[in-house]
Amino acid sequence: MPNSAQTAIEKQEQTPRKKRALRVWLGLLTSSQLIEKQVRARFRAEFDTTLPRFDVMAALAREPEGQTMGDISRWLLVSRGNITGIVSRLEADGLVTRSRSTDDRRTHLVRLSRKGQMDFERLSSIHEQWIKELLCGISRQEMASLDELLKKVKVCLAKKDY
Amino acid sequence: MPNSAQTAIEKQEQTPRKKRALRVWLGLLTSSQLIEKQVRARFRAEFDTTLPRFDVMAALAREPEGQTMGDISRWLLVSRGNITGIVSRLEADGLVTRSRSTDDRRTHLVRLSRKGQMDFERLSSIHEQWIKELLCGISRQEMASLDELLKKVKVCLAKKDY
DNA sequence: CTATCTTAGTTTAAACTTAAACTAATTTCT
DNA sequence: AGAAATTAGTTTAAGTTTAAACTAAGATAG
Repeated sequence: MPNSAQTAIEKQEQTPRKKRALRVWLGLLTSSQLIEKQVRARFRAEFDTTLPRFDVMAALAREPEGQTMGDISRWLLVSRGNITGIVSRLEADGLVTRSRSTDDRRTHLVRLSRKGQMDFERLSSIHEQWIKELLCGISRQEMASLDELLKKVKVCLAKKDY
Repeated sequence: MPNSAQTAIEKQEQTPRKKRALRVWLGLLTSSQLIEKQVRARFRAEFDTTLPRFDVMAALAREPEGQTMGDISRWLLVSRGNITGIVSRLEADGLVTRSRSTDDRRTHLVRLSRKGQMDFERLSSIHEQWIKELLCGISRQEMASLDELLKKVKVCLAKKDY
Protein backbone atom coordinates (compact mmCIF):
# COMPACT_ATOMS: atom_id res chain seq x y z
CA MET A 1 0.00 0.00 0.00
CA PRO A 2 2.33 2.76 -1.13
CA ASN A 3 -0.60 5.11 -1.48
CA SER A 4 -1.79 5.08 2.12
CA ALA A 5 1.82 5.25 3.32
CA GLN A 6 2.33 8.35 1.24
CA THR A 7 -0.86 9.85 2.65
CA ALA A 8 0.40 9.26 6.17
CA ILE A 9 3.66 11.04 5.38
CA GLU A 10 1.82 13.90 3.75
CA LYS A 11 -0.36 14.29 6.80
CA GLN A 12 2.66 14.28 9.05
CA GLU A 13 4.15 17.05 6.92
CA GLN A 14 1.03 18.99 6.25
CA THR A 15 -0.57 19.35 9.64
CA PRO A 16 2.40 21.06 11.29
CA ARG A 17 2.72 23.45 8.35
CA LYS A 18 -0.90 24.51 8.72
CA LYS A 19 -0.41 24.97 12.45
CA ARG A 20 2.74 27.00 11.93
CA ALA A 21 0.95 29.37 9.57
CA LEU A 22 -1.90 29.71 12.03
CA ARG A 23 0.49 30.46 14.86
CA VAL A 24 2.19 33.16 12.82
CA TRP A 25 -1.15 34.69 11.91
CA LEU A 26 -2.32 34.72 15.52
CA GLY A 27 1.02 36.18 16.56
CA LEU A 28 0.74 38.97 14.05
CA LEU A 29 -2.82 39.70 15.09
CA THR A 30 -2.10 39.71 18.81
CA SER A 31 0.99 41.89 18.50
CA SER A 32 -0.88 44.42 16.39
CA GLN A 33 -3.83 44.42 18.74
CA LEU A 34 -1.67 44.94 21.81
CA ILE A 35 0.11 47.91 20.26
CA GLU A 36 -3.13 49.29 18.90
CA LYS A 37 -4.83 49.10 22.27
CA GLN A 38 -2.00 51.05 23.87
CA VAL A 39 -1.90 53.70 21.19
CA ARG A 40 -5.66 54.06 21.12
CA ALA A 41 -5.85 54.51 24.89
CA ARG A 42 -3.07 57.10 24.85
CA PHE A 43 -4.58 59.10 22.02
CA ARG A 44 -7.83 59.22 23.93
CA ALA A 45 -6.34 59.99 27.33
CA GLU A 46 -3.75 62.53 26.27
CA PHE A 47 -5.19 64.17 23.18
CA ASP A 48 -8.87 63.27 23.24
CA THR A 49 -8.66 61.94 19.69
CA THR A 50 -8.78 58.55 17.98
CA LEU A 51 -6.42 56.33 16.03
CA PRO A 52 -8.41 56.43 12.76
CA ARG A 53 -8.35 60.22 12.84
CA PHE A 54 -4.60 60.16 13.40
CA ASP A 55 -4.14 57.67 10.58
CA VAL A 56 -5.98 59.88 8.11
CA MET A 57 -4.02 62.91 9.22
CA ALA A 58 -0.78 60.95 8.86
CA ALA A 59 -1.75 59.94 5.35
CA LEU A 60 -2.45 63.57 4.48
CA ALA A 61 0.79 64.78 6.05
CA ARG A 62 2.70 62.63 3.55
CA GLU A 63 1.42 64.79 0.68
CA PRO A 64 1.26 68.51 1.34
CA GLU A 65 -0.36 68.95 -2.08
CA GLY A 66 -3.33 66.98 -0.78
CA GLN A 67 -4.80 63.60 -1.61
CA THR A 68 -8.09 62.34 -2.94
CA MET A 69 -10.46 60.25 -0.87
CA GLY A 70 -9.47 57.24 -2.95
CA ASP A 71 -5.76 57.83 -2.30
CA ILE A 72 -6.32 57.88 1.44
CA SER A 73 -8.54 54.85 1.29
CA ARG A 74 -5.99 52.81 -0.65
CA TRP A 75 -3.09 53.95 1.51
CA LEU A 76 -4.85 52.99 4.74
CA LEU A 77 -6.36 49.80 3.33
CA VAL A 78 -9.88 50.75 4.34
CA SER A 79 -13.07 51.36 2.39
CA ARG A 80 -13.85 54.65 0.69
CA GLY A 81 -17.06 55.08 2.65
CA ASN A 82 -15.08 54.83 5.82
CA ILE A 83 -12.83 57.71 4.77
CA THR A 84 -15.84 59.84 3.91
CA GLY A 85 -16.97 59.68 7.53
CA ILE A 86 -13.62 60.35 9.14
CA VAL A 87 -12.75 63.21 6.79
CA SER A 88 -16.16 64.76 7.42
CA ARG A 89 -15.54 64.78 11.15
CA LEU A 90 -12.01 66.13 10.73
CA GLU A 91 -13.40 68.84 8.45
CA ALA A 92 -16.05 69.76 11.01
CA ASP A 93 -13.24 70.19 13.53
CA GLY A 94 -11.29 72.42 11.16
CA LEU A 95 -8.36 70.02 10.81
CA VAL A 96 -8.67 69.32 7.09
CA THR A 97 -10.13 71.03 4.03
CA ARG A 98 -11.98 69.35 1.20
CA SER A 99 -12.12 70.97 -2.24
CA ARG A 100 -13.42 69.80 -5.60
CA SER A 101 -10.74 69.29 -8.21
CA THR A 102 -11.19 71.47 -11.29
CA ASP A 103 -9.78 69.09 -13.89
CA ASP A 104 -11.62 65.98 -12.68
CA ARG A 105 -14.74 67.18 -10.99
CA ARG A 106 -15.42 63.78 -9.43
CA THR A 107 -12.38 63.90 -7.18
CA HIS A 108 -12.10 65.88 -3.99
CA LEU A 109 -8.72 67.07 -2.82
CA VAL A 110 -8.28 66.76 0.92
CA ARG A 111 -5.43 68.43 2.76
CA LEU A 112 -4.45 69.35 6.30
CA SER A 113 -5.42 72.84 7.39
CA ARG A 114 -2.84 75.01 9.17
CA LYS A 115 -4.33 73.89 12.48
CA GLY A 116 -4.35 70.29 11.24
CA GLN A 117 -0.65 70.49 10.41
CA MET A 118 0.23 71.92 13.77
CA ASP A 119 -1.85 69.37 15.64
CA PHE A 120 -0.43 66.54 13.60
CA GLU A 121 3.17 67.50 14.22
CA ARG A 122 2.59 67.41 17.93
CA LEU A 123 0.73 64.09 17.82
CA SER A 124 3.15 62.52 15.40
CA SER A 125 6.23 63.22 17.42
CA ILE A 126 4.76 61.81 20.63
CA HIS A 127 3.27 58.87 18.77
CA GLU A 128 6.73 57.94 17.48
CA GLN A 129 8.01 58.10 21.01
CA TRP A 130 5.23 55.79 22.25
CA ILE A 131 6.04 53.20 19.61
CA LYS A 132 9.72 53.34 20.41
CA GLU A 133 8.99 52.80 24.08
CA LEU A 134 6.49 50.03 23.42
CA LEU A 135 9.08 48.14 21.38
CA CYS A 136 12.03 48.98 23.59
CA GLY A 137 12.62 45.32 24.47
CA ILE A 138 13.45 44.47 20.86
CA SER A 139 17.07 44.77 19.78
CA ARG A 140 18.29 46.49 16.65
CA GLN A 141 18.99 43.15 14.97
CA GLU A 142 15.61 41.77 15.93
CA MET A 143 13.89 44.86 14.54
CA ALA A 144 15.80 44.44 11.31
CA SER A 145 14.84 40.76 11.00
CA LEU A 146 11.26 41.50 11.85
CA ASP A 147 11.18 44.27 9.30
CA GLU A 148 12.63 41.98 6.65
CA LEU A 149 10.25 39.13 7.43
CA LEU A 150 7.22 41.38 7.49
CA LYS A 151 8.22 42.80 4.14
CA LYS A 152 8.26 39.23 2.79
CA VAL A 153 4.83 38.58 4.25
CA LYS A 154 3.49 41.70 2.59
CA VAL A 155 5.00 40.82 -0.79
CA CYS A 156 3.61 37.33 -0.50
CA LEU A 157 0.14 38.66 0.36
CA ALA A 158 0.12 41.40 -2.26
CA LYS A 159 -0.17 38.76 -4.97
CA LYS A 160 -3.29 37.15 -3.55
CA ASP A 161 -6.28 38.91 -4.95
CA TYR A 162 -9.51 37.37 -3.91
CA MET B 1 30.76 72.33 24.02
CA PRO B 2 30.59 68.73 25.11
CA ASN B 3 26.89 69.07 25.75
CA SER B 4 25.81 70.04 22.27
CA ALA B 5 28.21 67.49 20.77
CA GLN B 6 26.61 64.81 22.89
CA THR B 7 23.18 65.94 21.83
CA ALA B 8 24.20 65.66 18.19
CA ILE B 9 25.39 62.10 18.73
CA GLU B 10 22.23 61.20 20.57
CA LYS B 11 20.16 62.57 17.78
CA GLN B 12 22.11 60.57 15.26
CA GLU B 13 21.42 57.46 17.30
CA GLN B 14 17.90 58.21 18.34
CA THR B 15 16.17 59.16 15.15
CA PRO B 16 16.91 55.92 13.34
CA ARG B 17 15.79 53.86 16.32
CA LYS B 18 12.46 55.65 16.43
CA LYS B 19 12.06 55.20 12.71
CA ARG B 20 12.89 51.50 12.94
CA ALA B 21 10.27 50.97 15.61
CA LEU B 22 7.74 52.86 13.53
CA ARG B 23 8.55 50.76 10.48
CA VAL B 24 8.10 47.55 12.44
CA TRP B 25 4.79 48.76 13.80
CA LEU B 26 3.52 49.75 10.36
CA GLY B 27 4.72 46.43 9.00
CA LEU B 28 2.86 44.51 11.67
CA LEU B 29 -0.26 46.53 11.08
CA THR B 30 -0.20 46.21 7.31
CA SER B 31 0.47 42.48 7.36
CA SER B 32 -2.37 41.89 9.78
CA GLN B 33 -4.70 44.08 7.80
CA LEU B 34 -3.91 42.33 4.53
CA ILE B 35 -4.57 38.90 6.00
CA GLU B 36 -7.65 40.13 7.79
CA LYS B 37 -9.11 41.60 4.62
CA GLN B 38 -8.68 38.31 2.81
CA VAL B 39 -10.15 36.24 5.59
CA ARG B 40 -13.05 38.61 6.09
CA ALA B 41 -13.93 38.58 2.38
CA ARG B 42 -13.77 34.79 2.24
CA PHE B 43 -15.93 34.29 5.31
CA ARG B 44 -18.52 36.57 3.78
CA ALA B 45 -18.40 35.13 0.27
CA GLU B 46 -18.24 31.45 1.16
CA PHE B 47 -20.04 31.17 4.47
CA ASP B 48 -22.00 34.39 4.79
CA THR B 49 -20.53 35.02 8.21
CA THR B 50 -18.05 37.45 9.78
CA LEU B 51 -14.61 37.30 11.36
CA PRO B 52 -15.72 38.45 14.83
CA ARG B 53 -18.35 35.71 14.90
CA PHE B 54 -15.71 33.17 13.93
CA ASP B 55 -13.33 34.50 16.56
CA VAL B 56 -15.88 34.10 19.32
CA MET B 57 -16.75 30.60 18.15
CA ALA B 58 -13.05 29.72 18.04
CA ALA B 59 -12.63 30.96 21.59
CA LEU B 60 -15.57 28.82 22.70
CA ALA B 61 -14.31 25.76 20.84
CA ARG B 62 -11.18 25.83 22.99
CA GLU B 63 -13.25 25.06 26.08
CA PRO B 64 -16.05 22.52 25.63
CA GLU B 65 -17.13 23.21 29.22
CA GLY B 66 -17.98 26.75 28.19
CA GLN B 67 -16.56 30.14 29.02
CA THR B 68 -17.84 33.28 30.65
CA MET B 69 -18.29 36.53 28.77
CA GLY B 70 -15.24 37.89 30.57
CA ASP B 71 -13.12 34.90 29.53
CA ILE B 72 -13.97 35.45 25.89
CA SER B 73 -13.40 39.17 26.16
CA ARG B 74 -9.95 38.71 27.70
CA TRP B 75 -8.95 35.97 25.26
CA LEU B 76 -9.88 38.05 22.22
CA LEU B 77 -8.54 41.32 23.66
CA VAL B 78 -11.81 43.16 23.10
CA SER B 79 -14.26 44.87 25.44
CA ARG B 80 -16.93 42.98 27.34
CA GLY B 81 -19.70 45.00 25.81
CA ASN B 82 -18.51 43.94 22.40
CA ILE B 83 -18.81 40.27 23.33
CA THR B 84 -22.34 40.81 24.61
CA GLY B 85 -23.43 41.90 21.14
CA ILE B 86 -21.73 39.15 19.19
CA VAL B 87 -22.84 36.40 21.55
CA SER B 88 -26.41 37.71 21.39
CA ARG B 89 -26.42 37.42 17.61
CA LEU B 90 -24.82 33.99 17.69
CA GLU B 91 -27.41 32.91 20.24
CA ALA B 92 -30.24 34.22 18.06
CA ASP B 93 -28.85 32.04 15.25
CA GLY B 94 -28.75 29.00 17.51
CA LEU B 95 -24.97 28.65 17.39
CA VAL B 96 -24.28 29.20 21.09
CA THR B 97 -26.16 28.85 24.36
CA ARG B 98 -25.97 31.20 27.30
CA SER B 99 -26.80 29.99 30.81
CA ARG B 100 -26.53 31.55 34.25
CA SER B 101 -24.02 29.93 36.52
CA THR B 102 -25.53 28.54 39.73
CA ASP B 103 -22.61 29.14 42.07
CA ASP B 104 -21.86 32.69 40.90
CA ARG B 105 -25.09 34.09 39.60
CA ARG B 106 -23.35 37.05 37.98
CA THR B 107 -21.50 34.96 35.43
CA HIS B 108 -23.04 33.50 32.32
CA LEU B 109 -21.61 30.36 30.82
CA VAL B 110 -21.51 30.45 27.04
CA ARG B 111 -20.88 27.35 24.95
CA LEU B 112 -21.22 26.18 21.38
CA SER B 113 -24.48 24.41 20.58
CA ARG B 114 -24.37 21.14 18.63
CA LYS B 115 -25.02 23.13 15.46
CA GLY B 116 -22.37 25.64 16.51
CA GLN B 117 -19.81 22.88 16.95
CA MET B 118 -20.57 21.38 13.56
CA ASP B 119 -20.46 24.76 11.82
CA PHE B 120 -17.23 25.69 13.56
CA GLU B 121 -15.44 22.51 12.58
CA ARG B 122 -16.22 23.15 8.96
CA LEU B 123 -15.19 26.83 9.11
CA SER B 124 -12.12 26.14 11.17
CA SER B 125 -10.67 23.58 8.84
CA ILE B 126 -11.09 25.77 5.76
CA HIS B 127 -9.85 28.80 7.65
CA GLU B 128 -6.63 26.98 8.49
CA GLN B 129 -6.24 26.13 4.83
CA TRP B 130 -6.72 29.78 3.82
CA ILE B 131 -4.03 30.94 6.20
CA LYS B 132 -1.64 28.26 5.00
CA GLU B 133 -2.19 29.37 1.41
CA LEU B 134 -1.93 33.05 2.22
CA LEU B 135 1.45 32.50 3.87
CA CYS B 136 2.69 29.91 1.37
CA GLY B 137 5.56 32.14 0.25
CA ILE B 138 7.15 32.01 3.70
CA SER B 139 9.61 29.21 4.36
CA ARG B 140 9.63 26.99 7.41
CA GLN B 141 12.66 28.78 8.82
CA GLU B 142 11.14 32.16 8.21
CA MET B 143 7.92 31.12 9.93
CA ALA B 144 9.93 29.90 12.90
CA SER B 145 11.87 33.19 13.13
CA LEU B 146 8.73 35.21 12.76
CA ASP B 147 7.02 33.17 15.44
CA GLU B 148 9.96 33.67 17.77
CA LEU B 149 10.20 37.41 17.15
CA LEU B 150 6.47 37.94 17.53
CA LYS B 151 6.57 36.08 20.81
CA LYS B 152 9.26 38.52 21.97
CA VAL B 153 7.15 41.45 20.90
CA LYS B 154 4.20 40.09 22.85
CA VAL B 155 6.27 39.50 25.99
CA CYS B 156 7.71 42.99 25.69
CA LEU B 157 4.23 44.50 25.30
CA ALA B 158 2.60 42.45 28.02
CA LYS B 159 4.58 44.41 30.62
CA LYS B 160 3.33 47.80 29.50
CA ASP B 161 0.16 48.55 31.35
CA TYR B 162 -1.17 51.96 30.64
C1' DC C 1 -25.19 42.19 60.21
C1' DT C 2 -24.72 45.89 56.89
C1' DA C 3 -22.24 49.32 54.52
C1' DT C 4 -18.79 49.48 51.20
C1' DC C 5 -16.13 47.80 47.55
C1' DT C 6 -15.41 44.89 43.77
C1' DT C 7 -16.69 42.09 39.84
C1' DA C 8 -19.72 40.24 35.77
C1' DG C 9 -22.48 41.51 32.47
C1' DT C 10 -25.51 44.68 29.93
C1' DT C 11 -26.75 49.01 27.99
C1' DT C 12 -25.87 53.36 25.77
C1' DA C 13 -23.87 56.83 22.76
C1' DA C 14 -20.61 57.77 19.55
C1' DA C 15 -17.45 56.42 16.28
C1' DC C 16 -15.65 53.04 13.07
C1' DT C 17 -16.11 49.61 9.42
C1' DT C 18 -17.78 47.15 5.58
C1' DA C 19 -20.43 45.90 1.43
C1' DA C 20 -23.74 47.34 -1.56
C1' DA C 21 -26.61 50.69 -3.72
C1' DC C 22 -26.54 55.08 -5.53
C1' DT C 23 -25.15 59.74 -7.92
C1' DA C 24 -22.30 62.26 -10.74
C1' DA C 25 -18.41 62.79 -13.76
C1' DT C 26 -15.25 60.76 -17.01
C1' DT C 27 -13.73 57.52 -20.43
C1' DT C 28 -14.37 54.23 -24.02
C1' DC C 29 -16.39 52.32 -27.85
C1' DT C 30 -18.91 52.49 -31.89
C1' DA D 1 -21.70 62.59 -31.09
C1' DG D 2 -24.09 59.30 -28.11
C1' DA D 3 -24.50 54.89 -25.55
C1' DA D 4 -22.20 51.98 -22.40
C1' DA D 5 -18.80 51.09 -19.13
C1' DT D 6 -15.84 52.85 -15.61
C1' DT D 7 -14.44 55.63 -11.74
C1' DA D 8 -14.86 58.89 -7.49
C1' DG D 9 -17.34 59.81 -3.85
C1' DT D 10 -21.46 59.51 -0.82
C1' DT D 11 -25.13 57.20 1.42
C1' DT D 12 -27.28 53.38 3.71
C1' DA D 13 -27.94 49.33 6.60
C1' DA D 14 -25.96 46.20 9.46
C1' DG D 15 -22.48 44.89 12.39
C1' DT D 16 -18.30 45.88 15.20
C1' DT D 17 -15.90 48.48 18.66
C1' DT D 18 -14.98 51.32 22.56
C1' DA D 19 -15.55 53.87 26.94
C1' DA D 20 -18.56 55.03 30.32
C1' DA D 21 -22.72 54.52 32.93
C1' DC D 22 -25.55 51.23 34.93
C1' DT D 23 -27.53 46.80 37.34
C1' DA D 24 -27.00 42.96 39.99
C1' DA D 25 -24.37 39.67 42.62
C1' DG D 26 -20.61 38.55 45.47
C1' DA D 27 -16.71 39.78 48.75
C1' DT D 28 -14.81 42.53 52.44
C1' DA D 29 -14.53 45.11 56.47
C1' DG D 30 -16.36 47.44 60.37
